[in-house]
Amino acid sequence: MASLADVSREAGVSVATASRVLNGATHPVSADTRSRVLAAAERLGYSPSALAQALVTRTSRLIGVIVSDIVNPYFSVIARGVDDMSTRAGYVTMLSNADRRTSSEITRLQTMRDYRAAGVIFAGSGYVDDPRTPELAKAVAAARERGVLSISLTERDIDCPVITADNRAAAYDLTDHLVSQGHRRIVFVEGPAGMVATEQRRAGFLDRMTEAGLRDLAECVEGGFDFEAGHAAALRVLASRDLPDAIVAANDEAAVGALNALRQARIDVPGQVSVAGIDDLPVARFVGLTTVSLPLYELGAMAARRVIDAGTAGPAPEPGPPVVLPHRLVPRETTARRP
Amino acid sequence: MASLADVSREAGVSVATASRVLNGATHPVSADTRSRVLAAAERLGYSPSALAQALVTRTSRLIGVIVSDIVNPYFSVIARGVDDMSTRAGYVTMLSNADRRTSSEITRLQTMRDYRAAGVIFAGSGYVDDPRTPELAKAVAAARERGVLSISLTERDIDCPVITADNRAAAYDLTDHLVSQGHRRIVFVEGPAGMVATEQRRAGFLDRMTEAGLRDLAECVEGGFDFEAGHAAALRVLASRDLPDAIVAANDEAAVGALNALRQARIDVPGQVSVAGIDDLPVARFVGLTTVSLPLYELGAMAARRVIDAGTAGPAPEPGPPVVLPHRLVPRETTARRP
DNA sequence: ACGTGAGTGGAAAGCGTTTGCCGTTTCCGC
DNA sequence: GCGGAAACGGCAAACGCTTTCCACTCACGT
Repeated sequence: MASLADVSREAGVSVATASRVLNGATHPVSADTRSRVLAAAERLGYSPSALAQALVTRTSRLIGVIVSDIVNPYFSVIARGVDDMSTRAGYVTMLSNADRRTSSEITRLQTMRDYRAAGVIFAGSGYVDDPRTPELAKAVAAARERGVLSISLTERDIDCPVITADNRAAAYDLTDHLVSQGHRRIVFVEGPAGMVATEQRRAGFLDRMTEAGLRDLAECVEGGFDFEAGHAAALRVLASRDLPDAIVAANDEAAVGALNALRQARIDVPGQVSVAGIDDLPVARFVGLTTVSLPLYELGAMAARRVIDAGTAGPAPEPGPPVVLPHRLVPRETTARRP
Repeated sequence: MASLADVSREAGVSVATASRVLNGATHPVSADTRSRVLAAAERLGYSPSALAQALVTRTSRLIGVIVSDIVNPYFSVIARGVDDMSTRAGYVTMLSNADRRTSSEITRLQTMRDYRAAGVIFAGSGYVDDPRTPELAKAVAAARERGVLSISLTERDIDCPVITADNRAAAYDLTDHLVSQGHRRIVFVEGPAGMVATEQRRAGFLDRMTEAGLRDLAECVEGGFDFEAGHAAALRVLASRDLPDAIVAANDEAAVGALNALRQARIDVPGQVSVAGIDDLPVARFVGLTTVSLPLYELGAMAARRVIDAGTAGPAPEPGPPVVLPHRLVPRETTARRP
């Protein structure tokens, strides 16, 4: 557990000098001294205390990411993006699950702030008219004062950079695909009530349907972002009337749930009904689900990159318009041209 | 960004006193002083620098978890267990992906050690005869010297507490289920070559088959832990000879892959062939896969708990035998009695 | 000879805590 | 009333680093 003092003693120099050679300061150091210090550090197996460094420099190489639930692949892909970028730059990732509770997001942010994280990335979508958002916004501002840069991966009423995907456009493009395949009666399985992402995706669906003059044939049913919700929604669709041409779920997991319900009911997909989702999670590939690929990994990576850059390049021009990363339609086997 | 000094000034006491009231030290403080400090802290919105605290106490409230890939549900469930427990105790989780590279595990451990993490949890299984394991062991020892407690979730040649599940028994029990359903010709789709978990699961399978006098009908085929591997393996099984009674995959993901291949080939599961996996990941429930539920969440939670307890209860009796958490057979719809 | 300045190295001031060690009081028991 | 122990509060020393400021040594030009 050699400290810098140990190294400097071993090398016969002051801690100042040791520090300078060990972290490439601008201050000149003779080649001889330098190598003596390096040798001493090597001999002692020295590695600096990140804590002490962080304390004195008032910023750490810690990057926090606050997700709703890391078990949800949507978030784990984002987290992976963050971690890959962090690791590459010598940072380490702090992870926290907030279970979609804004209050938890606040607490976690504060904890990370107390560790002087260089940045905190908010991966979860917020709620529409969430009464707690102002509180979060205040916490974000307070954190910024301590030097932690917050970044949101969805648009929220927080004053911080946004790096995001276009949910509305994703749903729009997906719907467009279905429409262009000749489908007319399409039901949309909504996401969890009140979430911003839910609204956006629904809007994209409705917009395209309206443009296609199919507004009357468009139907939105209650759903959720999980398997069960999609399953239940499909069951309800099955029970209520004759089959629609297609079912668009608010995300892949719900789509897979719907798919299962349909297949259990011996409905041929895509023969009788087409099914599609949004996100392009790993599971979508497994089941051949048509979906829209969202740049989840890239979102995480880019957010981390931004935090890192802000650290090295000084307090950058913070605000700036939201960065929107491109999505991409991925047609697979659960959709087909309408007979 | 009020510091303790600010609080003490505001309250008209020394930082020592302020510190004492703010962290319930044993040192007595008058009620009056106490409330003055508390009020000052409140007024200033004080919150301690976790860094400074960690620096002086030589231990942080940071718990690291090193996984192979957080996108893999096996690991994200473990991470979730860790984080839930950590959060509850006021700790924060550091996450790192090592992609099964022992060298990465070493680097990540060192980084976490430099932050004086209270503990680091190794979630990934090691390789048989991995030449780098001794290096890892050394790093673990070095970390322990700095006060960081390592815990492994699989048996490895590292000197640290082990909290694990019994892979061999899990495979054994699963095979037993199949055997008791009358299946005789069973093929086992192995995990990635060289991994300890792979060996253990294969052994469990083989043990039960041997006991049942079915050793000759048992067949192990190359596979992997992912969808594609299971898919490919099933294809090979399909091509080579007449159908086996059942296919046991080394894990759920591979099982789902196999399942897909079978269904695409119009093989009825479980009518003609039974299929089962190990892990009980969320996806298993989706597809109704018979599997063995491993206490992944609990493993993570218990490991975190142990780290936390070690912190409060002093350097506990480290060694102790491996703790083995129970698994549970979960029969679902992909297995059935042999016709 | 003598200022000048680049090249080098060190002393020391923090960063924000915790805590051991000491003074004061204050309070009891006798 | 007196001795001694609590009770209470402060000083200051760490913890391990970064960085400012200063001092010194040489070449160098004049």
